[in-house]
Amino acid sequence: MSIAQEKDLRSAGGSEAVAEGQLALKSPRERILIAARDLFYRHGVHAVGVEAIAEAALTNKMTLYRHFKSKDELIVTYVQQLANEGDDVLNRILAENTESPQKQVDAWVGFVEDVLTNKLERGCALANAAVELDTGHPARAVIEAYKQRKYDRLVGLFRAARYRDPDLLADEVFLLFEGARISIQCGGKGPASRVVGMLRGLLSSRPRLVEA
Amino acid sequence: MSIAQEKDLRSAGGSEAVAEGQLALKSPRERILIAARDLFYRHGVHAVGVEAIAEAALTNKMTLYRHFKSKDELIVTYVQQLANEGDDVLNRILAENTESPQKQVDAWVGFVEDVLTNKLERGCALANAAVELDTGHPARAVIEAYKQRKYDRLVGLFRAARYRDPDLLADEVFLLFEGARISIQCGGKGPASRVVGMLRGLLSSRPRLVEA
DNA sequence: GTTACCCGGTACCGATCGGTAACATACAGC
DNA sequence: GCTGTATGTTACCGATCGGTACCGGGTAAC
Repeated sequence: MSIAQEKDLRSAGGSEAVAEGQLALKSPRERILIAARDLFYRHGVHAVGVEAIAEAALTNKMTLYRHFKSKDELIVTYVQQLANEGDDVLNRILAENTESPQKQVDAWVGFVEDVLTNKLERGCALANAAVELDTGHPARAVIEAYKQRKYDRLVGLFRAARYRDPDLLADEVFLLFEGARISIQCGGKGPASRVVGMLRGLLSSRPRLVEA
Repeated sequence: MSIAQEKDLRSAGGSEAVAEGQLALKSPRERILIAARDLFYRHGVHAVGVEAIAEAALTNKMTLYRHFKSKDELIVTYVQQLANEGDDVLNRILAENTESPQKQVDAWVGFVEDVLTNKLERGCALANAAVELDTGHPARAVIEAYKQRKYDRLVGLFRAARYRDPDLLADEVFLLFEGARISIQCGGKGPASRVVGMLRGLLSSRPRLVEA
């Protein structure tokens, strides 16, 4: 119930946040964002203090406040970074499978499988942050915009793959994915572990506008 | 970003946690649990201090600590209470629709609809708590047991309704429901608002062992 | 060399955190 | 009456919270 033991990355043992090698040669700002990302995700934005972040980043609180004018701004940057990387992942999946939209769909399902079988998975970091943040927090707008964007891109992908009712299909796929991620940390590993098979069955049995 | 304004239930305006009438004539322990439930759900277990809970319960910190030996124990009781009520709701739905398992299924979907259209919905309180709590927290075991129980009972319900592959169906329904609840607070209201229709379609089109 | 800038270290601020000691009050049972 | 129990009130504890002032050292530009 305390994270005091892992404040120092140089401490022995395998429980430190991120390998020290990842932090070397990087700017303080980058180190802070790496540390914040790890600690925020593992313990939640409210359970982690700025001092713990600074020490995990091998720096101190003053340097942190030179780059972020408040903890809330650091949270917004953390969330913004996650959203950007989420967009980038989808961009890469689409760019690497330009042969056909179906290939893109398959590649995306493979990505979903990777995410859900990751042993460190503790749910969607953005959804977790949204749970902890009050409705008025500026980071909420970033999260909501990202989720909306993700849903819209799923619809577009399914439309390109010529599925009938692409938005209904996107609804299902989107909710199944989100449900699986939140269920993982609620112990309901059973349902979540079978979601990839469900997605594949769903996507292969759905009617298309044209058949192969 | 502060909840200081609503510490006092007697303050004017409509933003107070629970109506004062609900608290009158109840024991301090009950009032504390009512207040904790409201504040924990609205702001998260880490964002609410024990003093705020005590004041919202029209009592004080000492009385709180006479009934709960720590904040963590209060959190466990809060979670336990939610789990018990979740069980009771399902019990009631089943007991009120003994004519046929299909009636029970329909009634459960109606309940899901009520939950998802509640304007105050901020996701599943148990899932939200799990997001905020570290893996070792005693409340986690309560949450995980409840979610497992809920899934198992869904399987049993679908089996009684003579669906083919009741556990696969329960997987889908469970994850869709969980996904919808978490998506509501991420702004993805679109997918969540259509999940009830999806559930009804899913449950009516699934193959049965016997047809009517 | 000097200037300017970035960073690390320390000490500190007021506020709040979870939790407790001590005392006063009210009310039950008998 | 008295006594015991439950509650309310106040003040307080050490620790930590988010955030800042100040100083000193390293380093690159010129």
